[in-house]
Amino acid sequence: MGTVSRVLNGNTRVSDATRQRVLQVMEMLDYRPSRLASGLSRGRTGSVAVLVPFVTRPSVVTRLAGVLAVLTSEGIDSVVCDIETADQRDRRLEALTQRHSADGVVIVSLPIPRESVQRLRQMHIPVVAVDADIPGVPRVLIDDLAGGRMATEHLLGLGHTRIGFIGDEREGRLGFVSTARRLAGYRQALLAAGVACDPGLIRRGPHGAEPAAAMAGELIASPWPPTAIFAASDTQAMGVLRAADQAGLSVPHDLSVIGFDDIEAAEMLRLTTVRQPLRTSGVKGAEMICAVLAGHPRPAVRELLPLEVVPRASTARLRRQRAPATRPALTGA
Amino acid sequence: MGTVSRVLNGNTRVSDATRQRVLQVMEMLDYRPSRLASGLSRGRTGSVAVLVPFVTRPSVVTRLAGVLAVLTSEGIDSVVCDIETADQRDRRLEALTQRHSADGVVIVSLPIPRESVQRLRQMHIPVVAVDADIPGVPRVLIDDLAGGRMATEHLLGLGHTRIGFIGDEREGRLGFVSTARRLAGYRQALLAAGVACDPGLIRRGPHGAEPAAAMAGELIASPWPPTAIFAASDTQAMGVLRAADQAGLSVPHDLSVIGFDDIEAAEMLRLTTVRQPLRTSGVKGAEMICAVLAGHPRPAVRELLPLEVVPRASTARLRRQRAPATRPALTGA
DNA sequence: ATGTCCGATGGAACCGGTTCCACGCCCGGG
DNA sequence: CCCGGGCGTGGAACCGGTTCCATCGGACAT
Repeated sequence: MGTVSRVLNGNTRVSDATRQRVLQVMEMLDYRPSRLASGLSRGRTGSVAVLVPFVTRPSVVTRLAGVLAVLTSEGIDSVVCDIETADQRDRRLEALTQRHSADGVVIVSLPIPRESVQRLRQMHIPVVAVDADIPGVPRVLIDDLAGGRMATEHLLGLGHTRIGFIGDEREGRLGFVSTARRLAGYRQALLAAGVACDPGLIRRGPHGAEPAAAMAGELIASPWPPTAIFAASDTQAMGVLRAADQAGLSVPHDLSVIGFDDIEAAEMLRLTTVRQPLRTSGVKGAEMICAVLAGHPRPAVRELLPLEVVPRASTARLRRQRAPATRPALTGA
Repeated sequence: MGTVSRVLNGNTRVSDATRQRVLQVMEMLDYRPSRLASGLSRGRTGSVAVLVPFVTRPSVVTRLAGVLAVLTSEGIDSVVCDIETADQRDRRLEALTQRHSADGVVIVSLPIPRESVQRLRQMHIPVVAVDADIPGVPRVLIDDLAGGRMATEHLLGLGHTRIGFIGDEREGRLGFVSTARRLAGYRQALLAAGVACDPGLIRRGPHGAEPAAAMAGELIASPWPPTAIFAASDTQAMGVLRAADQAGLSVPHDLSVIGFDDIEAAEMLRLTTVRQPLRTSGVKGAEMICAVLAGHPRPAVRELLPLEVVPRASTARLRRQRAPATRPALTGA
């Protein structure tokens, strides 16, 4: 009945006596309203879908935590979808076009086909993106290009010129582009410093510490190895640290390593890194979707979050410049 | 209309011609069924709530990933709730008693008050637990006591007798008990080996690598320091490694360290640890809830997952046994 | 040829709130 | 004293599928 509904929702237009009576009866019957019924008549589900790739990655889960915190505090259910393949992604996006699937969608670190965005827009399902540059969608991200530059400039500033780069492979299954942009920043910085860019110092492969360690091992073992390595993520930087250790190189004495993201483990490992506000990105994204759901028809803003080099113990000034020739000699011994 | 519903759901009792016609019309109208309406009349939401504490912890998120994978493949939405305080937990559990909130609940690594379980049972909402020993609830967990013993025995087997213990504080905000049980296992193993248990070697504090590092630093700096440390989680073991490094101790030469869980980073750090099947635990929990939802009224099984010591490079045989007296002498020098 | 049975189909009640609308009551102004 | 207005309340339509039930038609057996 109408009055009960009024009691349940706002306190609009109900006499205090009636309210008390209704509440008392609800208490007696141990009555609990049905979210489905409420949602159906109201046309909203009270939930938001959160699409994240590889949920176990520290950077992703930190963003996710930020999203969850905000949505929870707003009383919105978070339907988390872990995406590991393009197929899964498309299937999930398709499912979201079903009516009353979710009131909104938060996309985290995931490139989305343009037509999928169109579909969602047609269904009037608001979308925001975190760490994904999706045109026409409110989004919060970082300037990967600048980040790549900053990391490289940090190493250049320490006197390094043979700087290796380790990042994700060009064609990840999901088409991430941040590695490419950080690499571009790396190239820009080298160019600006007048340092030649040796393609042999660039390695790209599957994400993860293990593959990164393998690639770093190759660089280290090469005839003219780098004195510093820029890893496109902290996870990969961890692999580089491991490779250095295994090769008997001391960090930062023999090799400087800089990562990207500033995940929790970075601090523990004393890893110099380019910090990006991971949790904040999730918080902002969630706040955006909440704003849209609350009826503020926000324009498709594109907010850039600040980056910052956090110097720790994994980078140091290049030791006494040696002639490149000495190194092969040592290796040959 | 009835026929449309039949086409949407099972292929029961619809002539092929009609089905085609219906499908064609649906196509034309770009019709998408409403999950809410379907759910309402059917009495199910098609979603399961997943309660996880501190979602950013590697062990937790790995379990969560297992849960998500199964639920997704079953076409069930996962409503993830990050729980950080007892208050949040209770609020969330209360919300779940609302009708049509979720078809089931998966509790991960979270102790739950008995009465909350009762409430959910009353509402006929099935519950399963992962890494939480909740009486009367189907659950999958490990034998923390045995795990503590195994870790300690590994160190004892390497000749260590002064073995430190570092774990979570007694009264975490959420009342975890695994540290206590692992500590009990540690004591059992020492007792069985006839090694005296020095309370001064036991430190408990807030979870996290940082506090663990601080505690380990204390142990290391003590007059009669341990030669090995058992950390109740890999995260804490990372802190121990850091403390050792900072104290100039080489692992495992000067100090052996064993962790617990075998999170991803453990392998990279070459950390010896007690492996528990994290992802599998999530998978099993999700499978359990699916079985119950599918109508198999499972008894409250209590499945124990296997544990295994994974020897890596952070533990080694105790160096030449020195008389305990020598150490204070050295320190005094 | 006719009765019977089964499978396909349309209709209607129902899931459980929300919201609009109309009605009745009370109060104040004319 | 009567009338208008506004607030509080009950009623009913509605959100959009699901499911049960009755009906209808065709095939098969007698």
